[in-house]
Amino acid sequence: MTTLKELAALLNISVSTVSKALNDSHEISENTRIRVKELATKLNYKPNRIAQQLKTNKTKTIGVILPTVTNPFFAEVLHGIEMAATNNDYDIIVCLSNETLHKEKRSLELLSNGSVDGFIMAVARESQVKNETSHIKDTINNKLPVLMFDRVVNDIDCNKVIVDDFKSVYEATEHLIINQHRKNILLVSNIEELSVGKLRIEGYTKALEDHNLKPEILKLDNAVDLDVEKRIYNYLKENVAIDAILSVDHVTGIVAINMAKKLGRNIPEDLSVVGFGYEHTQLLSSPKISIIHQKAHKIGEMSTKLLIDTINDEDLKWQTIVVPSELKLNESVK
Amino acid sequence: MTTLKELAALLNISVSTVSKALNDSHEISENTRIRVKELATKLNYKPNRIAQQLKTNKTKTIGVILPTVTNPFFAEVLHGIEMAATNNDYDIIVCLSNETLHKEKRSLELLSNGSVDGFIMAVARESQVKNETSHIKDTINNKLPVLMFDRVVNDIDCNKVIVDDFKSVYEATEHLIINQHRKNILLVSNIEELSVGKLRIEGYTKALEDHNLKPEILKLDNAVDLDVEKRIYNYLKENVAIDAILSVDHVTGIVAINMAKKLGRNIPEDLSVVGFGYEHTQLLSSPKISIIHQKAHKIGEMSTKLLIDTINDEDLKWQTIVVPSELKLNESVK
DNA sequence: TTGTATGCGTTATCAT
DNA sequence: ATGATAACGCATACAA
Repeated sequence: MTTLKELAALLNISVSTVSKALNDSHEISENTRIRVKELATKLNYKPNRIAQQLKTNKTKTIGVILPTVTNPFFAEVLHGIEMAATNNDYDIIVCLSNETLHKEKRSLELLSNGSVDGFIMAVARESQVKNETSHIKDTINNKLPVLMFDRVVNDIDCNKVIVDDFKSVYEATEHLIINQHRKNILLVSNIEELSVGKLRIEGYTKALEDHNLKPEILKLDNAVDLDVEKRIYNYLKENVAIDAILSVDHVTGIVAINMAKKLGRNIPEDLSVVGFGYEHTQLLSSPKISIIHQKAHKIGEMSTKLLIDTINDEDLKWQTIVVPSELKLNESVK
Repeated sequence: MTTLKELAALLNISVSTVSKALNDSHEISENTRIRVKELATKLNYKPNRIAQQLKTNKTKTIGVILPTVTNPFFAEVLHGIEMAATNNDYDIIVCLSNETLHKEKRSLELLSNGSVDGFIMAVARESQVKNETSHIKDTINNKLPVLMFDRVVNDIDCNKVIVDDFKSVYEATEHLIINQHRKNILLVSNIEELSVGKLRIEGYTKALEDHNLKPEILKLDNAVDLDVEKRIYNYLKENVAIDAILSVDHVTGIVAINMAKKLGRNIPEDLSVVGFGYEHTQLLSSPKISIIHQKAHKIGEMSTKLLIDTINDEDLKWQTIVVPSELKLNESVK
């Protein structure tokens, strides 16, 4: 890699002159500036980022710690983060906690050595279940700003970007009750240990209570694939009164549709199905599932912008941004 | 952040002594080593990574450039990359090209300033279609090793990790012909402009020719969601003789199953469906789609290991690793 | 207008 | 066993 020193030697001028010329300092003559720039272009000079980082004590890099990236929600959030980061001349270092506490902790500690200017993270399942979050507090005390999205820790004071989990599910449930006249709405969940899962279940429960209906919940507690199918199938088979299904994750809704069809139910006439979903979810189901569409991309973008603002303005007050979800109905439902 | 200098000042010894003590140099007395380490632990000292990078001229960081991460294949590859990188004490900086040439080029150039020790990439759709790859060659000439996976550029000499696209589709097609006695096999594709799409189509075509059957291909050229459904539906409706569908991407196979069911076809009795798929693909279809399972996670892992080997051994010869796929049949198919 | 000197935090070489 | 010094590549305050 070409360095300032090399350029200086070739041009028989000092390193600082070269540096200033390249940075368009007004104290450099037109003539030398041009000479320097020409040679720089010719030799494809690029300022060494590491040296700049050491000098300025800014990395222009964000640490992104995700529980997983095979879940389409997090993949889409990552997409949003990457776009916003790029637009603001930031890089992202991505770590995956695989939902484990120790990996999350390790990533946070490893990058807290000057590698990044701040973190965007969604808390790992294990950390949330064990309510073990001291590593996150340590990071913040270490003067590294942390922004949490989606899965957040309530008693940590920091920037947050969350989804209106309670509200969106409450409203979707009300929609089923009021507009579609459903009375036996089953909630299916395989994320009931997560903060978001709890909130969604609460939204559903509250809506049913408000309309004097009885909650009915099938908890799959993170079961594996085939089990999911079987358990939903059996449940539907034995509970024929069910006229609507509300899935609080992004996969059991589609499975429910497939199982209901297998049992000969007519969708959406006899049975309404609502799930959480993302960009391509609806393409994969037939008939189309209605989805609560989380603006995952937007969550990523807003998280990034907010974190960068915080990095650049130390005494900016923490805030919590709620990104509203959108209920996208199956077209054939009126 | 605590620095060596601060530790030295507090202990009234020199910076170099502190450095040596922390690095377990044998020329430091037991006594001071312990004192130094105790204080370091107490103050939570961590060597500044940026300074180390500047000193050693190694970043221990890999640049990962992906076309997208919402495609589950790339998400799973990323997962594999991240795991292998972590196991080897490497970080990854992730950039998404969004399938565009200019973003891919920009990412490559931006990170070629000392930010990373090498690259792992899958070529963007646009770059591949326009066959514009000089930016990649430039990077390699710049002494930064590049490893390409999945979508590769043939006339660039570098490490490659690829899937046996031709072979896996050839064999899947033969399976349909020989074991399932299918004669009218439709190939559905929405990735025919990609190198992998071309290879898969060739594998299919060759298999049909070898068995004296007529190829029948539905090219969707990257159509949008609703269009995909409609076109597959119409095609199946008008071509009742079709007794097998081979999808060369990870989504049209599931759509085909749904459309075929809508048309009253019996799967797998009257119609076999094979697609490409990943971890959760089969859960989303009913009846289960048969899939050509690409070992995406393994591709990511092997790519990372190979790149790190190359980084650490300059004159290691380039190699091309083929990661075989596995045909996972629908259980009900014998 | 150009050049010299210093420092970012670390490690390595060479004194003491 | 410990310390002084230089160097990585860059930016900048200060001389000239």
